[in-house]
Formats: sequence, structure tokens, C-alpha cells
Amino acid sequence: MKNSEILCECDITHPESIKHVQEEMLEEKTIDTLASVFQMFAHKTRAKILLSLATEELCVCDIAAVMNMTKSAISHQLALLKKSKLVKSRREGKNVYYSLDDEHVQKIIEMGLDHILER
Amino acid sequence: MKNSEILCECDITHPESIKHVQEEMLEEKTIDTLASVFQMFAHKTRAKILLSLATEELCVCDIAAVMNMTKSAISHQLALLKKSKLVKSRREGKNVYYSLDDEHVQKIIEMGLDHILER
DNA sequence: CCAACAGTTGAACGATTGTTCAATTGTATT
DNA sequence: AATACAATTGAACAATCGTTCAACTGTTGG
Repeated sequence: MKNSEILCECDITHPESIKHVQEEMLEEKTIDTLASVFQMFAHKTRAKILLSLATEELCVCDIAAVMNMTKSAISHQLALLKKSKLVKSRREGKNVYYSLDDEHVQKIIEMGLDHILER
Repeated sequence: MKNSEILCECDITHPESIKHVQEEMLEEKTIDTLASVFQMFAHKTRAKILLSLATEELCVCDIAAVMNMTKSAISHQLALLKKSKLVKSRREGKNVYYSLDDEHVQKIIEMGLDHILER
């Protein structure tokens, strides 16, 4: 590798640590997916949707009312949550009901709460 | 509340559900903090920094080398991670060593991995 | 005291993201 | 068939975010 390609612009101080960490590192693709899952929890609107659905199954209209936002805004976010397999939906007549699709969702939120409340 | 203030623009279909969910809902401020913690895991760069530090304590220079990024970029992200109390630092001579500040970090990452790997 | 290097910081730029708006789909009711 | 309402979708705009760049602080060694 040419020196010009190295961006860290520093004398490598602990080559053995760098090697060790790189060996343990997950694949780039896995890290991307991991980050995109956490991104679902990383915005006020989506976090509140997930918290709402942790209480009970709700239709889009109900979620919009709970949050006092437009159905459109909620629907866009639900589509992202569904893409990440965090929520699932079922249609019943004119309504589409959403619920959590994974027991991990609750646990991830609990871990997050533990972190912020524990000090 | 005036009708013009209601953004959801729909006939409320399940008033009892809405009430129930609103009663169970966390405070706005708590949700903001929760979202900001998850935001730390929600970007490739920061996720990779956290994964690196899960292996061992590292100085800024080492992290920059592992990720092939500038020290400046890494330092900015480390400042955010520190603000969220996910990492801590200690100076030793010219180097500043960073490590995870919380056993929750590992568990949160594990939960995220469980979610993406389990299907 | 000065040079060298590790790390930090603020401003700026480009990229990404969230909401709005308007149009559209799907379902039930008359 | 026509109307009404729930929900979805795409485009566009504003806001947020991540990296770069340049200047700076802190520490060590000559």
C-alpha cells in the first residue's frame, strides 16, 4: 500500500493492537447492517413509534394521533421500520395494524434505558 | 385543543388505545436521550470504533489506523461517544487511550447482531 | 526553549435524512 | 359506480450530520 493511501497520518504506535483489532473486526457489510438497525432507534419519531407498539398493536391513524403527526410522516417511518424487520403489519379492512416483529426490540430499548438511567 | 392543531388529520379510530399508549409513554426528554444514545451506534464509523474498543483499549492514532481515517475525523466521533458516556479516556504521555465506559455497550451490540443474524 | 508528534477544535462543505405536499392505491359503504 | 376514508408513495425542501481542513493545545525529548 502506498503511503499516500494511509489517511491516519501518524506513526503507528501499537502495531500489534491494530493487527489484533483488525482480526477481531466484523465484516464491513455486517457493520453497515448493524448500524442501519440502530438507526431505526436513533430518531425521536421512530423511537416513539417503537415504544408505542411495545404497549400494543396500533393502526397508522392511532400512531399519528398519539404523536400528533401526519399519517404520511408516520407511514414513511413505518416503511423504514418494516424494511429493518422491526415491525410487521396486517390489514383489517381499511386499517393497517402495526406491531413489533421481534422480541429483540424490547430488549434493545431496555438496554438503552439502562444505560441512560444508571447514573 | 383546536382542530387545526391536530395534525393526524383522521377520524380517531381507537380512542382507548391512544389513551392507553399515551399513559404508558416515556417522557419526551427521556425519548430524546434514548434516541441520541442509539444514534451513537447508528453510523458505520462510530459502530466500528465501538467494536474496536470492545476488543481492547486503543489510542486515537491506533483507531485511525484501524479504520484508515484521519485522526481528526476519529477525534470528532470519540467526542460524541464520550458525551454519551459510551467511552472513557485517559492520557498517558502524548497518547490518549480510549475504552468502553459501560458493560451495556457490548450487550446492545450483541442484541443488534442477534436481530440481524437470526433470520 | 524549540521541534516534533498526539490529539482537539471550529468552520465549512457536501451528503444524508425527515417532513410536507400532492397524487395515488386499497377497501368498505351507499 | 361513486364516495369516503385509511394508508402509501415520490418529489422537494429544510434541517441535520460527517468529514475535511487549518489552526490550535498538550506533552515529550533534544
